[in-house]
This record gives sequence, C-alpha cells and structure tokens, in this order.
Amino acid sequence: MSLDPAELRVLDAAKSCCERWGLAKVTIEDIANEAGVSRATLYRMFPGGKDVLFEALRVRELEEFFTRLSVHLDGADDFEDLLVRCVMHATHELRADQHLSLMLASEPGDTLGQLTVEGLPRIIGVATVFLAPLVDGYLPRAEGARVVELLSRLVISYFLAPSEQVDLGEPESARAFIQTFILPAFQPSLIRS
Amino acid sequence: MSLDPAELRVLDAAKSCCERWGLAKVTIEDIANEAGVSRATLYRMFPGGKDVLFEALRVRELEEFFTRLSVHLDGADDFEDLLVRCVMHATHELRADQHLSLMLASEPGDTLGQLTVEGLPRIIGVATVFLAPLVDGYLPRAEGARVVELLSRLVISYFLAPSEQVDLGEPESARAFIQTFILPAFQPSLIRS
DNA sequence: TGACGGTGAGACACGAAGTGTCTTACTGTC
DNA sequence: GACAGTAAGACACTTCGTGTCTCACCGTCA
Repeated sequence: MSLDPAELRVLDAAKSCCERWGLAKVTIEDIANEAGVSRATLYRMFPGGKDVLFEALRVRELEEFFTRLSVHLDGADDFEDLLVRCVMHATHELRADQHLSLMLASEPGDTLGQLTVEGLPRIIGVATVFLAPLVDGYLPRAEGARVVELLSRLVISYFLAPSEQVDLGEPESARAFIQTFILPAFQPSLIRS
Repeated sequence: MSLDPAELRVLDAAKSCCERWGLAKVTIEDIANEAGVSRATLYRMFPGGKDVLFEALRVRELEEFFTRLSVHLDGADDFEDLLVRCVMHATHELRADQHLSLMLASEPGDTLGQLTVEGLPRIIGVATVFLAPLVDGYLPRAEGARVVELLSRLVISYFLAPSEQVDLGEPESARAFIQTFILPAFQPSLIRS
C-alpha cells in the first residue's frame, strides 16, 4: 500500500494531533507542522484534506488492529476455538487501545459514530477481508461473512456497554457465548478441516 | 473580590477548557457552554473577552497559590525560618500544580511567558502583597519587597530548571541557600521580633 | 550540465467560524 | 407589577482555516 515514510509521518502526526486537540479542533496546518511537511505536500498526499486524511488514518488503524488480532488466531484448534479467540482478543485489543479510549473520552459523539454507524460498514468490511481466509476452512464464504459481521457487531457492543452476563474478554465466558448463540446457527453446514 | 458563583463557574470552565484544548484553541463559546452561561453573560462579566477572562483566571490562580502557601508560614520561628518555608513550600506547590504542568506540557511558549516574562511582574506583585505583612516584622518595607522579588525569581528559576547543587524543595538545601545567598545581604538591618 | 520529480514557501479567494455588541423575551424576586 | 439578571439569537466585523496555484529550490539521474 503506502510505504512512503512521509505519509506515515503525516498519519502519525494526525493521530497525535487528534489525541491532543480532538478532531474538531485540529487543523491541516497543525498536522503539517507536526509531521514536518508543508501544507502543500499534505494536500498532494491526501487530496481532499482533513476528511480523506482521517479516512486514511482510520483504515490504517483498522488494518493494524486486525494484523495484531491475527497473531492470536494462528493455532486455532477448530471453528469454535477460532471464534472464541477472535472475540476474546478483539475485546482485549479494544480495551487496551489508548487512542480509542482517548477519543471516546474527548469526543464521544464522533467516536461512537465511527464505531457504530458511519464507520461500522468499513469495520465489518476489513474484518471480513482479514478473517475470511481463516473462516473459509470451516464455512462457505457467504456464511463466513455473516458470522464475521455478527461477531464484529457483538464485540463492539459488549465493549462499549459491558454486560453483567457476558465478558467476551474471558475465555470461558466467550466460549459459552459462542457455543450458545453462534455455533447452533451454523452447525449443520460445518466443514471439518 | 468576586463572590458571584456564576463567575467562579466561568473561571473553572476556562481552566478546564484550557487544559483540554490549550489556550490557542479555546473559544469564548466553549467556555460559556462549559460554564452553562450564555456568551452574552460572559461578556458582561469579563468585558474584553478572552484576554480579560484569562487575566482574571491567572489572578485567581495566583491568589489561591499564595493562600495555600500562607498556611505553611504561620509558625515561623524567625526570619530565616520564614524565608526557608517560603521557598520550600512554594517549590512544592509549583511541583504539585497539575494545571501548571499540563500547561507547560501543551503550550510551553505561552506558559513560560507567563512565568518568566509578561506574567512575572504580576507574580511578584501578588507575592509582595501576600508576603509583605509577614516580612514586615523583620525588615523595612522596601527591603522586604526586594527579598520577595528576588526569591520569587529564584524559586521559579529553580522550579523550571532544577539544579544539581540546590533543591529548594528540600529543607536543608533551602536553608543552606537562604543562609548563604540571602541573609548576608540583609543581616545588618535585621530587626528581631 | 541540464532535465526532472518532489518539496517548501507563500499568495490568493473563498467560506466558515469566532468575536463583540445589541435587542428581545423570559424568569424569579422583592 | 416593577425590576435585575439572564438566555437566545441577530448582526456586522474580523480572523482563521481551506483548497488551489505558482514559483523557487534541491537532489537525482541521465
């Protein structure tokens, strides 16, 4: 994708400026200064300005998120184990994400929007791209996409509003949840591998 | 002075907005919203807008600073002890001031200006007003003002750039410093009380 | 050496946002 | 029922951010 070190600097600058001042208060110039590039260069890299820049930042963050997540999914024993690991480590990642918690604290409206409304389709899209290869061994493509979408929505929901009943960060709780609510729906069509 | 609870709310709002976004990014409207007053009211309270408002905030912070400091100066045994307590507790106050450390971190330029250039005369002024009554017992008024000014400058300097030689937050070090550099200058005219 | 791609710096017009003032209507108090 | 203080919003004015463009500069490669 984008290997240009200057672009990475700009994205890093956008991230840290965003943490310091919030999306609403940041200007293109702030980011350009922080990144040590001129405004002209920034517009050359991200034609469209702030919107495009922050879109790119969200995509990068999302891809990093799933890259980190993938590490924990490698040795999965079976379909159930794969799903349990998915929700568990995704939950851990979310809870450990400092940038996310800063954004949720300082600008809850926009951040929630990105997690639950405008941004959700992209989250599900990226999740599907990253997780499809892993689920493919167990389920037909369309079914896999369905379960990835469902789990994405659930992980986000339980992260934002923790439940008394379920803690998707806990192995036993996550396993029980998957066994009860997810697996039954797909049982008949399961493929062993 | 100003006992109006709404004014206090506005000053508190200015302080917290300032910590969140920095002086440069805050707007009058942000502060009015945070304080729960209308913009019109805010201009009525502080005619002149942002400048006047933040001036008032600095004055309040400064007076609170010296009010807290005064608590530690009551039982001073003698002139030396008074000066030692002054520099020591002032240093402690400065080091413990979260607002100050936030401001120094997020907007070092403006904050340093307030501590060392534009704001210094006021700091010295308020320090003199607060400390003069305590020093009066030992020194003539003019001499007292001189020593208060000198110590103000020194405490700020050692706070901003700690020394290897001297730690004005430590009782022994502060005492040695006062004995070596301050008392000799005033010894001849000392008045016991 | 000269062409070339990429960059910083700055000018520019435009639009958005903040400012400071004012008027109006509302609310609670005496 | 007069009064003081306030919220809300209109208003003109100014500042600031934006997006685009031009130009000068610099290192690279031919």
